[in-house]
Amino acid sequence: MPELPEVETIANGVNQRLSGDRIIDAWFSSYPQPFKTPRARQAKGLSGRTILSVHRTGKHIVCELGPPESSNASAAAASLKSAAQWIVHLGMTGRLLVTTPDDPIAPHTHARLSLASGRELRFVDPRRFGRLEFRELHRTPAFDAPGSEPLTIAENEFAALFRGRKLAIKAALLNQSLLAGVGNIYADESLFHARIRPRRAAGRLSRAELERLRQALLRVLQQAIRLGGSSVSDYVDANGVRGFFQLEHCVYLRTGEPCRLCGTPIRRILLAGRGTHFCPTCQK
DNA sequence: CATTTCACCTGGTGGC
DNA sequence: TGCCACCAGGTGAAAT
Repeated sequence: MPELPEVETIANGVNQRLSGDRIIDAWFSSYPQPFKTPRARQAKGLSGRTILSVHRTGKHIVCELGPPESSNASAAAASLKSAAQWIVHLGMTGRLLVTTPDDPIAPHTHARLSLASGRELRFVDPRRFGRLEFRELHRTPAFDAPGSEPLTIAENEFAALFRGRKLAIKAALLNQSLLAGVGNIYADESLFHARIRPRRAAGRLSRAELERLRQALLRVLQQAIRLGGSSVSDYVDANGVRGFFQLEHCVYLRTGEPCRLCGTPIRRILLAGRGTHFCPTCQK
């Protein structure tokens, strides 16, 4: 489900609705997969903290949390307590939803945070590829995604990412330690708009092609954010609202359908283990 | 080190 | 209606 535009939409929605609210209690499912931090430590760490703000880094949602406020803590213990972060990665099918306590519990709900306002923040993830992590900032450094942000990267820095690399440009776009946040949809769509074939070796693209790609990626991501992301099957934001960028897709999941520019049927190949869609006429 | 492949999961779809 | 193969927004460990 979630690449940069979807994650940005969800993070913004949660930020607007939950900033200033306080976590009273946390419940986690018994499946171990989603928990990068053991769930007992996560539940204990989250309780009593105020949600200061929520933002996106790469494909991660980062909740900035204040120090815990508990009624029976001594002044000395409180002074040692520090700010913290709750980091949510949605994997393929993860959702973060703001609900009321009496909303029905969706199947595959793995986390429920009850809030001082009476609402709940829920994490739902059927395939369990998502990950939840808790960091106390006096013990662990603040979260930082390894790759560059595609929305702000400069021309020179972008070109340098791919220099000397033999792998396919599509595979390079998906590598999160190069660019953070690009996934299968926006890799295919940006390569189409840049008129570059996904199998081309990343290090063999000309300077002009790389700049076309950077600008295409930027425009595609910005427009997708404006439209609330792509809802391919069941993606919804924190308010349960679908995105509309799937209506703008030119190649992704359009195998056999005519290219919007030239009418040639869109082709699908397997690259880096992912379905890869392109126009054999428009992309060179 | 760079690159490729595969395992991790459930659910939806379409063919027979 | 059922069964089966295949496909799906991602990543990180293991193999090459």
